[in-house]
Amino acid sequence: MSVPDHDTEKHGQKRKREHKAHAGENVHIGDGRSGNKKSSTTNTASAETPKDESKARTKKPEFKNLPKRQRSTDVQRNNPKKAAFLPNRSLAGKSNALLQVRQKLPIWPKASDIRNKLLESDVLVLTAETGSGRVAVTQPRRVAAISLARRVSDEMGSSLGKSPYSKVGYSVRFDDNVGRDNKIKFLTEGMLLQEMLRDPALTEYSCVIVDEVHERSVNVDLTLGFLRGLVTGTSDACSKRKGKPLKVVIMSATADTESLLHWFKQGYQEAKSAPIASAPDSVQNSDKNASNSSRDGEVLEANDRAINEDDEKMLIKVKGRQHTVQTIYLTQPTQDILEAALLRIFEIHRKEPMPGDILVFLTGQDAVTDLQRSIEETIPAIITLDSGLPKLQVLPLFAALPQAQQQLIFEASPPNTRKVIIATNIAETSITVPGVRFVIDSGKAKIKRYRPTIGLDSLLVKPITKSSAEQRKGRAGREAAGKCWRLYTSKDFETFEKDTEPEILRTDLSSALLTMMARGIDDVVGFPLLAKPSREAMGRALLQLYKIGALSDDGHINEMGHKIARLPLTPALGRVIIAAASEEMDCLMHVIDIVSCFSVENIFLEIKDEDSRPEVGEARARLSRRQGDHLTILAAVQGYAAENSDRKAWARQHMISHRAMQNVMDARKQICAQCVQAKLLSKTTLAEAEDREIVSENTANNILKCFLRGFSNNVARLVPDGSYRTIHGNQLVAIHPSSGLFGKKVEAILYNEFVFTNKSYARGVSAIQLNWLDELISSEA
DNA sequence: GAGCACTGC
Repeated sequence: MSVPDHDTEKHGQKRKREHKAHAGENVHIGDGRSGNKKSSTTNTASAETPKDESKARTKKPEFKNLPKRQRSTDVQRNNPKKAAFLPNRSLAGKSNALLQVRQKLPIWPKASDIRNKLLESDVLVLTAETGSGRVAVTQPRRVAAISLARRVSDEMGSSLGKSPYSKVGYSVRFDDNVGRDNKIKFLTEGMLLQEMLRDPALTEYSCVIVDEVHERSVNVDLTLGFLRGLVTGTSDACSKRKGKPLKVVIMSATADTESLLHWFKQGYQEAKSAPIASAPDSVQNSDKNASNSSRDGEVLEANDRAINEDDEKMLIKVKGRQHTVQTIYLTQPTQDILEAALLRIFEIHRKEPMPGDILVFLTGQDAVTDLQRSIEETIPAIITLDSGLPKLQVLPLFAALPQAQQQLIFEASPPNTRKVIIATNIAETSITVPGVRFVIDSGKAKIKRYRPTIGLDSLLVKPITKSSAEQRKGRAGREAAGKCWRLYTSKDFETFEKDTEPEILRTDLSSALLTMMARGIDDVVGFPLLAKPSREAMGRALLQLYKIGALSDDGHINEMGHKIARLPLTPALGRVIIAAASEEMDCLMHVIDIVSCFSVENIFLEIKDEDSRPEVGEARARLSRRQGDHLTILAAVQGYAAENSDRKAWARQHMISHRAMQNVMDARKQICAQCVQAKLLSKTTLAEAEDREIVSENTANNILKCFLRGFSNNVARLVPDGSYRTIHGNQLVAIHPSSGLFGKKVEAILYNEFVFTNKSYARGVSAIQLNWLDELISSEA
């Protein structure tokens, strides 16, 4: 769910870089928007940075002396005289203006209902259709957490973040803007899970609101599992809350509310049969049991109440505020989606009124560019037939599209022009395209699925789900009534699955299992999950964790596992970091550079034939390393980091994504900081690391040997017919054409990913020596 | 000869 209209423009990755700018802007929101900082004595309290705090307070003793509750904007609304010397008149005005908007939201009449139900029950499932506004705490994406925090902060007449008296803050990766006085903290699910490492009982919170549950990311499923344990009293961590109750609100656009409730009730039922959480093998046993038994009666009573509670008392439904969208199906199925889309686009263009842009959902980048070409080729013929038609502007939209081109969809089109946006799934959740009244839905999307038996991801075109189809259709009704053409029959629609399969059922579980174990879950198989992965997938992940040394022989997490879990990386990449920090390998700074790249999007931009300048080819060639992609990436990061005058120009010159590189730099800084904290890296090494020497042959080998530690499954050897086959499983793999080793024959390869698209590809590939594998085995023995 | 979309103190 999201806040209405203008604030819901989740611009996706393009806004990543703006976080800091926005955070800064919001610290100064009071004076920035009113434009009268000097003349006003009333707006400084929240406008000052923390170092000016004392100054701000001495200026306004009358404010400081007010009872804290009266500093709220309610006072400003109810008592204009007092409001005169309260901070941020502009914020109050903004809050008042927003209040009128809020009162029109579909959720507004339900406010007291929500409060009452929360008094009666500790669990509340709230379902609301997209378009009804509400407050949330956890969000699946960073941009959403930040923009919602800003919006709610405005509604409350507060400033945002760290400044004194701010009621709202947010915490996302690379950007922590949480103040001591914050009453509401917006954060990503990943961040909440990360907080649970040091505070598994979430003692900081009395209420956790989980938004966008219908998206069913791995992180949301894990979050719900931990919350169920805390709220029913089955979690070992419960005693740490010292009887402080926890309220949980679950918000979802489409999730199956009955099964959500049933799952929570099942937790209460289990808690009833085993009220005291299983004793951990720690020294805190006695202390824990004491505080637990003191709560037994209370917990049991609450659990009984929850089990017997009428479902209706734990559930609220809010009607949406979408405009109506008419659905039009094909009467006959089509074999050629692109042809069908092309016909529909021109039909809409001829028959439907202006304004009204068209949004087309296709499967991938190829299909998007193909359709774009077809439209542009067809335009001249259409204009010859009807010269009076408005113009058509075709805009592609997919994640890998450069920043500036993605931005075009937000710009006003020239007069008398209709936009046609041809998009992948990015427009379904991540980016809201404005101005759309007509949607064309291919009914297909690419879905990534992990195959545990062969340790391979596949990325294949599949029919979408009913909820996905509804989401796509809804994109036509955000601003006015619209129409949605589905390029499939209504009979086809009925064959679609209801909801998209939860990510946890189609992903490598090693990261999720390590997340559980590091937060005190001994029995990962018994951990409450809304969807249970197969035993095979669990087994494969446990074996994988054992192979990298994160588990001891008895299957419990060991010290290495705890170290790996603290790093914001996959377990495999975390293991590589640990290996690189060893005295023997001694290449941590280099490895951090490479790992940082693997943890963000592709840094290399595609060099297109038509615009390729010879100097770009040469610049790229200078970065290229014969050992393969790992060392080439290292050369790119080092080259970028060493550029002190104009990194953007350097990136352009090498056809490397400046935005991706900024993310790499952020990740690198974060990983370095964590390595210092984990004592894997000394501060002096970190400080000296800026003068990077040329990577010697020996260091290069050590770097690859470190990667072998985390990726020993991802090795293939050259076989006599010239192809590569994996060491484990003898699977055929081809080197991906994006790799520097594409077309080369070496003894053996080590790769970062193994993905099946139209065949099995290894991506992020380097050459290794087979005898390194023997070294690896003997050093482990 | 090729890249659905997210995310992490």
